[in-house]
Amino acid sequence: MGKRKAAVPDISIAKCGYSLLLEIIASKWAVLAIYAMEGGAVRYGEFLRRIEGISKKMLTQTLRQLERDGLLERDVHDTIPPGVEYRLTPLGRSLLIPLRHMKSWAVDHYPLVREARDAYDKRSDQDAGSEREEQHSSRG
Amino acid sequence: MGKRKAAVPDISIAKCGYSLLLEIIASKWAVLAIYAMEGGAVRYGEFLRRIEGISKKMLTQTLRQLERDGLLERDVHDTIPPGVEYRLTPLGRSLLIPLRHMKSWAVDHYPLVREARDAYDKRSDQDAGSEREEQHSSRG
DNA sequence: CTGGATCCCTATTGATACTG
DNA sequence: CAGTATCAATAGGGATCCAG
Repeated sequence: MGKRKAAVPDISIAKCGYSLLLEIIASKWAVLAIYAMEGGAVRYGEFLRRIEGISKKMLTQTLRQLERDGLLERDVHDTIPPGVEYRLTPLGRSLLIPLRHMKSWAVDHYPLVREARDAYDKRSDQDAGSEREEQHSSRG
Repeated sequence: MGKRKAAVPDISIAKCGYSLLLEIIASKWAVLAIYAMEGGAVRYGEFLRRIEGISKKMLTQTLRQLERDGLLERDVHDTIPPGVEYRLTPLGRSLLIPLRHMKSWAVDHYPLVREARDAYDKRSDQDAGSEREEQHSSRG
């Protein structure tokens, strides 16, 4: 086993587990769509109403991708008017578990992130302003 | 508390924990950059070499955002040539934990996803081909 | 009601060149 | 080596119309 360059374990992280992950839930819509199905089957129009800001195009595209990846299944009811239900497959459900950890992290640490942002922005403000003046921002 | 429509717990999932999360690690580069720093401090050029496909522009932008969110800190060494090291803050490190769960999920389930994709694509192939012929694909 | 197809615009991103 | 500025290409995403 050639072990000459032991300093850097991986010279390229393009093919790591995270890349696989990102290949699956690349878009934010995918995550939100999965979240929408957490409680059970969801209909097309329901997605549209619950996921604020999503367009039909993006919704269809997202659902198709998730279906292709085996994360959800489509139930088509041949009624009039037609009804289509989307539900998570066992594979899709299994993704919910790590996803919930991420969500918990976000909820728990978001205040810290906001603080950091605030501090960073204030600092940048000072840096920019220090060139011509000292400070004049009174908005806390 | 108006509890008239109890059927749908949340009519809009645009402001949920996942949205907060996506606000922080929206881009795939952010995840890969964090991963790159898992083992310790990383220098600018090192990111460029290890994260295949990233451009200087995207790298800078990503690092800036992560710094702003308090996930990493910049160490500037005033030497010649200048050296800048990036390392995860405790906050950034705390994100590694749920992130590893996601990575594990991806690694564990990727084969299933590939199977699903394969099956889906084959199915689509048949659907498209069945219009003019039955089947002629001998490539397994 | 579901969702495919089209047009179109804007934001994201990559390549290059330049500075400290 | 680290980072910025500019420009051009691309595709992500929205609005609309149409069909099953």
